Amino acid sequence: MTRITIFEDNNHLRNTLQVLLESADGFYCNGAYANCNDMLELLEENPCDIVLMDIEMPGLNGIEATKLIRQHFPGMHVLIQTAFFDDSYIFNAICAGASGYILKTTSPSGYIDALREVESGGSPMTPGIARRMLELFRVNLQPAATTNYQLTAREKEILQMLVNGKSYKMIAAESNIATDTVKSHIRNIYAKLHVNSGTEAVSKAIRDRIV
Amino acid sequence: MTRITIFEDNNHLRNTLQVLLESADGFYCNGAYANCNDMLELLEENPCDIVLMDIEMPGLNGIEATKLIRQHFPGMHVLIQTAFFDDSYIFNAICAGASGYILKTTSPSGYIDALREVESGGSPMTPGIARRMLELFRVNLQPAATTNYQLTAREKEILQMLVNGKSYKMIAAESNIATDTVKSHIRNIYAKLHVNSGTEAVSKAIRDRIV
DNA sequence: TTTCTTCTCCCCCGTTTTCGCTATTTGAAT
DNA sequence: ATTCAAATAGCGAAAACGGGGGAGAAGAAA
Repeated sequence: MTRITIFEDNNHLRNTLQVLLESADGFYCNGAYANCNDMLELLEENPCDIVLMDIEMPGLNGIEATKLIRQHFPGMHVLIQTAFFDDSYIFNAICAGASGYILKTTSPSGYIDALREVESGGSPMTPGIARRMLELFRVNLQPAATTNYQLTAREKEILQMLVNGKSYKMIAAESNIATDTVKSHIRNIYAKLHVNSGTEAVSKAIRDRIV
Repeated sequence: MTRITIFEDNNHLRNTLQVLLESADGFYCNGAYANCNDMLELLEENPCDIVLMDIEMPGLNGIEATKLIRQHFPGMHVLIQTAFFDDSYIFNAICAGASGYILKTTSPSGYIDALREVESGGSPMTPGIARRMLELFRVNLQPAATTNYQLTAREKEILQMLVNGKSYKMIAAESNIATDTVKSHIRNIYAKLHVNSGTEAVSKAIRDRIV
């Protein structure tokens, strides 16, 4: 039997889920709580295999709770369920160590399927969530390369030093050129990047992965 | 009717999929090819809504093909199907712009479900693949987050604006405070971040994901 | 009540940066 | 041989920034 513990503040949904689990083959609900206040103690005394976790809850939210669970019980899986479709939720839930992410609009049989998938080492995910995750993945990891600012090697060097927080003087010293030359280069860099301050240039350089 | 084009080098599977699509409500297979050699021309003459793409193929592989499709036909979706469970495949397929990723062990009805999900804007994914993707996400994106600079909410706001390239004056105007106040905040931010210039602060803020 | 933090604002002063414009040298390409 | 891009360097003025100090109001915490 796979032991499931529920954390969900909506009484009706929590009860529904509990009943659903009792009626499902191979699952057993060994706890259903409205908040995560004594979560670690509860799970310590009464461990489970999968935690079904809501995100929006009074007190400790589901994402922080997930982090704690993963820290204290590395073998325990957390299946996130939420009503909302929010990128920062998705992002943070993933980083917190969730094993799956489903919407509350999922059907009862969908819940059971999802739990079975988690049990067998998969990560069930509502396809709409999966789409958002793919986009997040692309946005955050893609080597960019689309934008080409035509910076020369020297300009990239100097931009790099600017990103590292060096002043004109320091750049000049390290590169063995006059500060006025650094000034010239930086002027050209700004023009190519279409910015007009060091902070903007640094921001763009990092975001567009020029450095 | 949703138009599907298949690229799959295994003759048996390709024919099976074609038959499956013909028998499914709402789908129509308008092409099934064993390789991607003349892919762009074929899709140009005979466009479709979703491409069902194998990864392992002689000649142009499915990932490179996906990139090309996304470049030339941005509205076209690509659903990847593969026999293998390889991290670099998953990673590259996502970056190439795939709209979903399923294993060939998927059942016929699973294929149809997946295509419907793609059509309605989701990204179907075999749960095992999703698990690998979550791990890739965590490994690649989770930076540290250990560092806590104890910035107040106001300070984070102002740091955010600094990162966006705003000058003291602009920040003051947008926040309805005096520029001297902005200066005070920034002074405090610099102290907490242990930096002493805007460029350094921006660099640190982005790298440590404060913003 | 007192203390502490946060947010707000002000002063002074020196440094740094940004933006004009100009100009020489060098090496590569035509 | 000429043209061109890139790197180098300079000057001057206006604007922005950084560091030092102090200080009041609001609100939370002790």
